[in-house]
Amino acid sequence: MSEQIAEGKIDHIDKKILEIMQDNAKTPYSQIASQLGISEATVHLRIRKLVNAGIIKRFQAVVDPEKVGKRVTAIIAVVAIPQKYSQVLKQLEKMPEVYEIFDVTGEYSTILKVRVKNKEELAKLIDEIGNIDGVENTKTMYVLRVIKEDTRIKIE
Amino acid sequence: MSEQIAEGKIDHIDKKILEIMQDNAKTPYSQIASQLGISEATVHLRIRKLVNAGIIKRFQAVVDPEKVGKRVTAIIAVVAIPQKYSQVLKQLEKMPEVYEIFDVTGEYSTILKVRVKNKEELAKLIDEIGNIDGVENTKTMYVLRVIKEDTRIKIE
DNA sequence: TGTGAAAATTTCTTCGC
DNA sequence: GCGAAGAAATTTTCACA
Repeated sequence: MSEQIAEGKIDHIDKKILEIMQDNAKTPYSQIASQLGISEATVHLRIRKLVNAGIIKRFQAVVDPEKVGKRVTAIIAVVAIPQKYSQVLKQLEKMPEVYEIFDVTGEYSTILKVRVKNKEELAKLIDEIGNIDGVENTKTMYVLRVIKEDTRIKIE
Repeated sequence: MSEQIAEGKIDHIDKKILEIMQDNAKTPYSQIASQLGISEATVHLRIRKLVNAGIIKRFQAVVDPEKVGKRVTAIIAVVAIPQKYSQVLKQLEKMPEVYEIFDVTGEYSTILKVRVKNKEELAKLIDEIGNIDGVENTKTMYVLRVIKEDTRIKIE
């Protein structure tokens, strides 16, 4: 049995591999190998380790939301009654329109990122969230323009 | 008539392929083919079309931010002076710690998602953003817990 | 436009260092 | 833990329905 990679125990080579694979997960191992001056087998081994260690969570085709009909994005700040907070989170988590849920400090309990087809669906969703038992109030920030949205983690 | 896929012109097969490839971009075409009752060549053709149409933006290894040392996430709401707003956006866009920038309606001009190593770096970043010429004030919501963070678009 | 099978590449495994 | 070379599998191409 080979050892798992401990927290933060990734070296310079691993970092380069992560950078390349975040940009294009279909980059041939041969290309990575020659670029980094190592063998293909090593590339394969390293990538397998990164996956096993959970550093690479999965390989994903990144889809353009607008091109598949999700034309509206919004950020919704939610205030919940503390006693019912965990129930509220469970309800929110189940909603397919809710893509991100963050428990935050400050005047709001939670910040959500939601995606829907159009304004009508957003209105419906805001209603739905407002009607969850335990939700005190919500504040919707409609996204007019996406200036930047990058899911690739910068590796230092 | 052979043509590119027009906006929203994707059929049931394409949708299934998108779902599968968002979950695991390394799924063998042979498996997709047998699952959908089509040939491998057709799977390949469809995927190429989806990429060419920009519906699939890229194939990406999804990295766990915490496992590579990005232990702190925060949502920052920014109010900017209207006259200097576009300059402010340009400055924000250049910052590597800033992963998402949304132009929004409401009392704030912009909502940011940022990722850094620790609280000290967050404090430094908030200072930096506050000092951008044109930024009136900022409000930071420190993320205590990530309840959900899914980048896979639901295909209806 | 979709198919089936061959051709070209890529990925994976084994073995020796 | 790494590299080289062969084995296995996948992706790509092509002629044809």
